[in-house]
Amino acid sequence: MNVRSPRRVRSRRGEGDRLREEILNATEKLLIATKDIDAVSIRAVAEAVGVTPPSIYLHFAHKEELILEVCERQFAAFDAYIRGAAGECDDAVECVKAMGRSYIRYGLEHPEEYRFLFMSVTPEWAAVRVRERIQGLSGFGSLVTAVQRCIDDGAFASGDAFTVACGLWTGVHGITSLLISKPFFPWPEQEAFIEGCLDAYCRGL
Amino acid sequence: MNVRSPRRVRSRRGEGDRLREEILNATEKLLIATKDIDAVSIRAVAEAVGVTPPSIYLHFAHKEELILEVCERQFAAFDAYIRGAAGECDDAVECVKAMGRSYIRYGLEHPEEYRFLFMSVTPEWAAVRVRERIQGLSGFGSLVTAVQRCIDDGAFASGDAFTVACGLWTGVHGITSLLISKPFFPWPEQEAFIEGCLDAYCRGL
DNA sequence: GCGATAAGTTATCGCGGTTAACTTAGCCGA
DNA sequence: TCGGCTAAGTTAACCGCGATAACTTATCGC
Repeated sequence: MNVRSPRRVRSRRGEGDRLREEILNATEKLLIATKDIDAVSIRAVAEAVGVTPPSIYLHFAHKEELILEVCERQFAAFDAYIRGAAGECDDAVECVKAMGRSYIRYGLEHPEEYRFLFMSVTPEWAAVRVRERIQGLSGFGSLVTAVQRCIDDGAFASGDAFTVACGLWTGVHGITSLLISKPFFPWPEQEAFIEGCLDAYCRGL
Repeated sequence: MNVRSPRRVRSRRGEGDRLREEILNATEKLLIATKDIDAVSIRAVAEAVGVTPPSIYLHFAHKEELILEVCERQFAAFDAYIRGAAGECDDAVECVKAMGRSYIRYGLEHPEEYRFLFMSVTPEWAAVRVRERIQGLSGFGSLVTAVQRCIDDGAFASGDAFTVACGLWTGVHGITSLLISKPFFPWPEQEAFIEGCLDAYCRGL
């Protein structure tokens, strides 16, 4: 019957960017709802917005650009989450551990988003933007600061705070990503395992 | 002109499995040659073997099954690589570090394969097979053994060797996978960074 | 009211995985 | 030796995907 899906009203002149926003929102919603990046097709997004597929290309060069932009929004959400957890501690080492804990928790609670942000290989053309996003994360900055405090307090051996922060990042990323990608592995009891790893990492530094 | 690609000779009766082997070999070759999992399409594999696409489905239920089987071969190669490095050390802690080092090196030298083995979310239907593969890795067994030796020697605090091994695994995986997925990040100088992380991990245990 | 142009749509391409239905070669028993 | 069963493929096609070229339509400024 070719029942036209309820077309949305066309934007006024000069308000073309409204569609852009709607596309981004719809894509984000779809990603979260389906929990499956493969379900997020240009056609599905267009359908959700109430527009035809080619219209997407008026606002995004290609699919990956659209996804990347959604991804950048997720970075912000992620960052806010981490920062929230990091604020409530006075001991520097505790602060580092708290950030690690919340990093892992975020990943486990938002596996699809985490997968997208940190587990997929970033294409060449997006490298600069993604690097800037990661470096711009106030969470990462806070981590470096917290590590520096640990070093100053003598809790960590002296060394470069940035390097140490990178090591901690890879550490929590390893836990998060393997728990996401291989959930069926006979992991030790999760909470204790995570605490044990965080303790060991911090003790060794 | 529809020049028939040089068709391979049809297998004799009862020798149907020869095609299966040829498909697996071609897929593996393609994966290694193109270094791009997306380039490995059913059609490309069929072309490489000299057969039509539907023939693939005589031997594999779907594409992922084919890929999984190639993946299982890669597990064996990976395992051999790790074991090779682990054999040549007497000190238990050095042995653990050596395994970590070679784990990371393998990943960095075979990023596409590593991505496939450890960075992609294993689908439900493959979970059992993949879990068995990982647990069956003699490399993992060797790691647990080495960790146990460290504990017995008093180099590591007492604890469950399997749990500790899991922690070490997530640690080296974190380094490997982030270096692969975010190569543009301003990482510290690689070799020193890796050594530093390995040292810290072992010191903390 | 009229033309320029922003904001879309229609129609179509080529590629991917996958399936149903057909063909062909070789072995086995009468 | 000949007929048929069946293993080992092929042909033709479907559907969904990302993407593009060419067309339409509504709105704004003059």
